[in-house]
Amino acid sequence: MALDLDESKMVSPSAEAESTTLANEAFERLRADIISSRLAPGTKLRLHNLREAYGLGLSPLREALSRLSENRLVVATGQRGFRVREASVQDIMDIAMVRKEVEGFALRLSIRYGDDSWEAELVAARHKLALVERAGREVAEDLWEARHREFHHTLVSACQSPCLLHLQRILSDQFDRYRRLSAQSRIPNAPRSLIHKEILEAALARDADRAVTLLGDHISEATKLIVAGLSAPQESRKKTARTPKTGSTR
Amino acid sequence: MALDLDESKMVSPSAEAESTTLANEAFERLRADIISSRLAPGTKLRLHNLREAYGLGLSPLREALSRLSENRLVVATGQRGFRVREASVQDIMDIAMVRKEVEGFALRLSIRYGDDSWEAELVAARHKLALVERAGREVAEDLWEARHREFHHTLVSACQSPCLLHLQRILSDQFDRYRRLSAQSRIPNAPRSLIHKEILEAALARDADRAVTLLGDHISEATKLIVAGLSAPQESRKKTARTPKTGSTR
DNA sequence: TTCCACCCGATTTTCGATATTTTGGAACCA
DNA sequence: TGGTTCCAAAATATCGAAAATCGGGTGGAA
Repeated sequence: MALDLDESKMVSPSAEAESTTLANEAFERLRADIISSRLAPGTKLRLHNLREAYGLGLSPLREALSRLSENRLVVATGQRGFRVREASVQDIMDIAMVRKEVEGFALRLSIRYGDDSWEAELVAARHKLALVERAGREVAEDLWEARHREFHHTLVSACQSPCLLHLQRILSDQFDRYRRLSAQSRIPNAPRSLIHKEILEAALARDADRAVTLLGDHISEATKLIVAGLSAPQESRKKTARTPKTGSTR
Repeated sequence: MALDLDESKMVSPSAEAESTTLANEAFERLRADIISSRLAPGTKLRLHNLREAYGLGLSPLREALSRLSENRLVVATGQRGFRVREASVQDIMDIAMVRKEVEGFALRLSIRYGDDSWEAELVAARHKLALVERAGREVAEDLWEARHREFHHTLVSACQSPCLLHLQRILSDQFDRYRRLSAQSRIPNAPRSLIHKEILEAALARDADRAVTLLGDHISEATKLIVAGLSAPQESRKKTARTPKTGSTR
């Protein structure tokens, strides 16, 4: 489960050699499984099942779920446990609007403060993204997601604001979940790379207004596709973890 | 401990009758104690001490601390436990900048979408704030904080964006902690209410540009005071929970 | 029939006991 | 003296059992 892409170091703020804990592992795996829709929206997250599935004790799992609920990927209800946050058109449109604002602001700052190595990282990230887009299609959906995320993260990474980066991560996580979700019933990608190239060029030219506008368009465009995919009949490609346990009556 | 103001229903999104858990209680109490600086920045949060102080088991406490760490009030380090997030001038300036942007955006939306009862709530919130400002001074610092927070929350509450409200809460929490922190070594408040009245009036007049500008000024002004208070020699008013160890000393 | 109180199995939540890791300092070399 | 290594004390992280709680179904009364 939770296939661990090499590149999915994901957006971990300041990477120090920090001995990890099981709770952290649980957090990362659950997060990945929810974002990738391996755990479908609305799925009841029974502790007992998770214990079996991930081979972890209850405490680390509860800790992880608590953290995820603060990130709006999981909903925790009083004495009724946890479930994967429900998906809705209204919700994704809300998220998109906020992301546009926050990521736009961060991009503006990044363009103001970014130095040479930021530019270099940006070029590199966009190149890796282009490579995976030119090559395989669906084969590498996970890889595409990872590189796409990395590109967007690099875009804002020079904004000099840990706080903003934190918010951006929360928003990306939610947005990416919807993308993956709607991708299940959608033809692959349009010529996406084009817009990324344009954003890159605007950023390198330090044209903040243009870059932010392009980024906004990009997000709006993606949101439109996502909404379309959500409304479309869900091609169920898998029985995603609908409390598989069995045995008893009913 | 953790004096529970009547008004501190705080910003709880959709208030439903939901049976609470000990973990939730721990979260609220720790959050309140950190924001109010009863737990000073940098304080090591030893689980055994907390267990004693709050009379709770380890699991609820760990859960609460995990959640708080996602809210940037607590820092969790690998196998080295938790501590209250350190305070710094750089950090508060970062927070203030982001809050200005996010809350400004939310206010703009609120002004667009707010209806009659929003206006009414706004007037009411500002009135309660004015009352507490006119009356006692330091006596009611907690009360002032609660009503101030409520006023700001009401300002943005009509923005129709749960996502934005979530971010606003995270930012307010952090900002408020700094205010309380620096208030320890600062003369009380300037004529703050004036600016609130101006914001209120701009909002009622549906003058979004003016309201957002005023709000921005308000935040900048507050930040200036906070930074001044932070740099000033800390009048230590209490040995704030430096791993007290021995029996109950008040 | 409809409503309501009660009960049972399933699930969540909490607790205290272990296992694991870090920390601080004493002993030990160059 | 300065710098390692190693050990014991202390703290964290994890586990599984016990307690609390929920949801649904049953049966009795109006």
